Parts: sequence; C-alpha cells; structure tokens
Amino acid sequence: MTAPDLSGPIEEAAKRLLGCRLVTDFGARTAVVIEEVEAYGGADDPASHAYRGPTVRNASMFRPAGTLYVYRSYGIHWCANIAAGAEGEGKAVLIRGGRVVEGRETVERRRGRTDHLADGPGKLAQALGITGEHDGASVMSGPVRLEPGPPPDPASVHATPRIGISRATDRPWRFVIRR
DNA sequence: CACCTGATTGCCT
DNA sequence: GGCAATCAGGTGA
Repeated sequence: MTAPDLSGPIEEAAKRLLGCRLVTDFGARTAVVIEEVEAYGGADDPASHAYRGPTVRNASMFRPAGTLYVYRSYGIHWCANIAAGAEGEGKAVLIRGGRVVEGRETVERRRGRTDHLADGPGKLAQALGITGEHDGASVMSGPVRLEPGPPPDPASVHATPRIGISRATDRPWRFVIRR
C-alpha cells in the first residue's frame, strides 16, 4: 500500500486518485472514497487557476505533488485540490465528489443534512471539515490525508468535460466512477 | 426531471 | 466592477 503516483500526465494522476480515500480526524475520523475528480493543467490550460502563473492565492498549485490547494468558490464554499505533476508546473486535481465511508454522523452534522453529503466539491470539503487553513498542507503527512484504496474497474470510469468552466471546455478531464 | 435564482467573497481585468 | 472549478431551494412540466 503506497500513495498513488501523481507525476506524469495530469489526467493519469487524476484517474489514479479515484478509489483512494481522503481522511480527516478533526474531533472524529471522517473519510470518503474519491469517486469524481477533475484534472487541471498549468500554463497550458486556460481553465486552470494556474494558467496565468503563480499568485498568492494559487501558490499551493505550484508546490510539490501531494500539496493541498484549497480555494474559496463563489465566496461561500471551500474546494479541495491536490497538486500533481512536477513542482512548479501548477497542475492539480480537483476532488469533486466521493462517498462517505467513515464518520457518517460527524459528516451529517457538518453538512446539516443526511443526503447528498459529498457529491460536489464544496460539499466534499465541508463533509471532511477542510477549509482554507489547510491550504498548503501535505496529503502525505498533514491533517488531511490521502490513503490508497482499491482502484476502480476501468470499465466503470467515465471521462466527461469539466463542470462549471467556460474555457477549454473541449477537454474530457472530468473522471467519474459510475456503475 | 429540467431550469432558475439568491447567497457571498476574493481575485483579476 | 465583473465574474467565478457552487449549493440549495424553488418552480413548473
């Protein structure tokens, strides 16, 4: 059991995160199995926050693979990414959705509901208690941990265009596990 | 089910 | 000043 390989093409790194677990332990241990991700490139990807180079906000994207990049979306939600590729490239994988497998009661309390607990990037971050204070942490050793899991059946992995973006909409860089 | 809208904050143009 | 990698609740078919 070793952490997934996040080097190489960003789409491959993204697919390798499917089936892995994202785990936090803030008061109680909570975990999701990652079932939906999106790949974001660096200077070559107009849809990426890293497209125009490093800024204070996106600095974590340019750090070594495995660095958390947490940003605020629409002024309300937190969204969690994992930097990938080589240091300085600005590539990252947005963790868009997952299935709660540990700490369900804690998650339900954080989410304020018992359904749709982590089926969206903002919901997943809230479910695990991930906020901007975790930006820049390592998922190998920090408070938000990436743990390996059984990879999904390749036949169940579907590629679609990315959601909610207006540029580079032709790239099928969203990957979901469907049965 | 599809579609629409309000909430709310920080970044870049 | 405009817009954004969203969510939740509403309406109507």
